[in-house]
Amino acid sequence: MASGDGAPDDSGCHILHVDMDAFYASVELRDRPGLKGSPVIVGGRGGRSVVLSATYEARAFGVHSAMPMARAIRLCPYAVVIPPRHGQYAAVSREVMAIFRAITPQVEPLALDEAFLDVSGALRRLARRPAEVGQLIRDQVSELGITCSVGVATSKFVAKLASVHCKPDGLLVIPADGVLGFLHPLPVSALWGVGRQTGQVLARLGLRTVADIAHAPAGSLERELGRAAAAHLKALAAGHDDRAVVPGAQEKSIGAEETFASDVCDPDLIRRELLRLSGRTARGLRAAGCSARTVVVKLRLASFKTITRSRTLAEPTDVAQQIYAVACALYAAAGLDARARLRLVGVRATGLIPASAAAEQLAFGERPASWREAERALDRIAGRFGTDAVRPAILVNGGP
DNA sequence: TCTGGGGTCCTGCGGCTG
DNA sequence: TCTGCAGCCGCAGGACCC
Repeated sequence: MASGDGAPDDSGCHILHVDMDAFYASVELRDRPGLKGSPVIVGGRGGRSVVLSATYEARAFGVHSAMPMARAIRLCPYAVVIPPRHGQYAAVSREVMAIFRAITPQVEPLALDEAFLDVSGALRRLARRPAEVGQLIRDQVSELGITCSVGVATSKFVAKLASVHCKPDGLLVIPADGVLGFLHPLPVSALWGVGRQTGQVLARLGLRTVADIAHAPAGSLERELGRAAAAHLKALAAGHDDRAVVPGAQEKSIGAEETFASDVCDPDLIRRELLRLSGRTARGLRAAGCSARTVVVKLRLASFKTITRSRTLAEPTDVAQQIYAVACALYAAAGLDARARLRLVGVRATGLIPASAAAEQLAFGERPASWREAERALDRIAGRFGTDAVRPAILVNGGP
């Protein structure tokens, strides 16, 4: 392995993982240069909000993303807290993705701030080596006023670990013959699919490093983790990952959820929230050109116990009124105690099919054309005047 | 320590069907 | 007609990722 400064053997390393450094915070700093060098945290200020992103100055105090904001402020009381501007991050993300796509069409975005690139075609066209393409991307991204880290390897999994390893503002090539040397000393938590729970199981088995997993008997892993997870970890620990970069992968579900500022037990309030979330979900479906066959309602109790209930429809839909009706039925069927306090409700649509295919299916049945046309008209108004410009009457006088 | 919001994937169970 | 079985699908829950 080698840094971009040397001359690493990057032959065959056609996969790049590009990851923006502290993306949301970097965008904020770019737009407010006076804050450069200060600890900055992006996130809500509400009692239940969490850290979305933090500058490296804030991270030095132990702050990290997904940490409860109250705790982050205790750790770093002088941090500047900035409420998130998701629209701005999405706009910068589009610029970044455009840079990637100008290099290669083989771009698989993972989130707003990271993507896999397969540059095998671009190497021939640009007559450059993989590490040089990685550096070219870093140079072009830096012109947007933010930095990124690039991992260069023969597989997605190793490229991603490499980009994490060289953060911030770095480039790391893992040559084909250096994969095991790079992977094996890493802790098991570096592997995809190893979180807190799996990490505890592995620790119980005495497995702490990737090398331990590579040498562990498959049988004991299978007994503890199940066949699929065991095979997955064994393959990764051996450096095997043959997944291709898939541009424009279709999403499998679309949904919305909301945590209440304080726990709620009033069923009317919960149904109002279900209506709002059904509307957001249906708008998401229409924006993606999809209809959904299954509606899932998620209810999280004050105790943090989470209940989900789902129902598959006779015909796919992208209509909020239909989703809302099912969501209410599922909420009622969950049979919660009248005193049960909820901290979160969510609505999700799965079993997605293209809206055009759904329209063909609906042609044989009764078509809820009036609601669909009405909601499409609302989409057009929202597109011009914002999503708050028009909403159901029940939601007009203050929400839950 | 007191846990957001958007997702994906896997497992286990039960019902249905051939 | 009944039984056993396999395969599929729907459903619920959990773990994980960014």
